[in-house]
Amino acid sequence: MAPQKVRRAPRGAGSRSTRIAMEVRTRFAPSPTGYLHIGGVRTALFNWLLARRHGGQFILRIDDTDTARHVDDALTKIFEGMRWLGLDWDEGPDVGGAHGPYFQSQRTDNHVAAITQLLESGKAYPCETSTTELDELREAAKAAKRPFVFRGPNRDMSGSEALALWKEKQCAVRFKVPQGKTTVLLDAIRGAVEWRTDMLGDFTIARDGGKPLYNLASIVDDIETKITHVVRAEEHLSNTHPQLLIAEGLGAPLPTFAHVPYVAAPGGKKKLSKRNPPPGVMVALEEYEQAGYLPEALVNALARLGWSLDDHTEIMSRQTIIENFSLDRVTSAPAGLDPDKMYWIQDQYMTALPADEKIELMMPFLVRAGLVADPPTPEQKAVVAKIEKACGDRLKLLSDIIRYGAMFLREELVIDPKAMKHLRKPGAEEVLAKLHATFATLEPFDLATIEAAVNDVREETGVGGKINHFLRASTTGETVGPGVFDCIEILGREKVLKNIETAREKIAAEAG
RNA sequence: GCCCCCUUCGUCUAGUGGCCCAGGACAUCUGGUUCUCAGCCAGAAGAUCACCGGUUCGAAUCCGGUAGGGGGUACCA
Repeated sequence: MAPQKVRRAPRGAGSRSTRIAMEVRTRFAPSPTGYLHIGGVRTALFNWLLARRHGGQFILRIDDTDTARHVDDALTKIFEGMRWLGLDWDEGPDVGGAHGPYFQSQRTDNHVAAITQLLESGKAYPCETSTTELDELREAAKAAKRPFVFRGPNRDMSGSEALALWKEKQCAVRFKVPQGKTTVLLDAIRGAVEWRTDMLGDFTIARDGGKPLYNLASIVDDIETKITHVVRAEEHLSNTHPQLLIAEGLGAPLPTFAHVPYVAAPGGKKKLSKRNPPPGVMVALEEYEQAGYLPEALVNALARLGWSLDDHTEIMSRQTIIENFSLDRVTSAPAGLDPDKMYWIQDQYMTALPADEKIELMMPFLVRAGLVADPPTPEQKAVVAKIEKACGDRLKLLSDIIRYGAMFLREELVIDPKAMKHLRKPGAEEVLAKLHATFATLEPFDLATIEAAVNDVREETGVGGKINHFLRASTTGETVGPGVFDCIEILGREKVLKNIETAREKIAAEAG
């Protein structure tokens, strides 16, 4: 009789409301590599959302077992990135908690205790087979086109013998994989996944010298920190088989597992990597911050990458996402990062952001660009407020304030080559002279009066609509920007007159 | 090689046997608004649901196989 294939529960079949009744504890366990990968951040977000959805705890653990160098700096990156995105953790290296320590490297005693328990109960055995011998066996199996399934010679040792031998030799330890059995994982995203234990060799859980290996450490930590839902990247799916066997060997209750697909590079199915990202694609979280993305926008965008609320909702507040998040609506196929859509989502959030908050967030970008003082003077603040208002929807990223603000904030006029092209057109010089004369005495120097005055000059000179181009190019040095009359008003009479003069000199210099 | 996972418009997705000759969004294209840009409004185009076979009155949805992509096969994490 063929085993009934277990299907995923229908979407939304309960977990959205009451399926998970017990306490939920999730974790994010990054390695301190020096940056937060955007795909890893999404995994962190899903864990965080699940915990918040069910009023549970989100734990930050640092999987630092093989990185001794520069951990401090990498740690700072992790903390700062998570905090910036608003993914707060209830237990972790810096805040502590009842199940610490939260550095994997500091849990070695727990791992060794688990190894000892497995040895003692006859679930594992010390193995002295050398790596060179193993390599030969592997090669031989490959040559014979047989799968390589290794079982060590000490496999049938008694628990006490095994323990004694290991204490004496501190050699590698292998898990004694039971034979003829099938392991079934009920993955919250993928449904039932089965493995036959006969396909799995006796994997090592400690290397020669006694150092615990990842598969052992990972599941032991999850068990001991009382993690209820292990939500992690799909590359760990294969690791789950040995981890399940270890948990079973330890007699420990199992967490629920959910394997989320990897994040692919835009337009493809290739995994997004930091090593060779496609041009213009940002992989590290900090790049998004530096580019001027809003944390709320990024949360929304990342949530939509592999998860959906329904068949039409794209823009959702953090609260809405929390209230509706469930693993059964996470896709099982990899999702390519879509920079265009992220940008669009960012646009939606920027548009909705109140002006004063936007200004507050944009100011540091101007400070870093050297366009305002640190701290900005009251005058500069006032100008920036005017710029923001005039720019309106044109500000998509916080950093856009640099692009649009420079023409108002810098002292000297800088004329873009495209703007210069306008100024070289016949009649420009003459019109500018007229405008200069008009502006010099214009009272009051405000939007309505400026506009009316420019209209008069246009009719007087008969240049038509081109006058706006001349005006924009000569006063801002740009061809794009906010409405030209807004620009004039923001610049103020003094600067407008000065800039027009500068522009005329340039024109004359080129002509002469 | 062997094991496991994945496969719906260019992209993110909806879809769990009839409501789907497949819906939404981004991107694209066209028209309108406009001093530029960005917007905004209106519209268009875009998917033989990877492929082949089966079950069924009926399949994107269930079953089998094939192909392609990904992960694992470490005394890495």
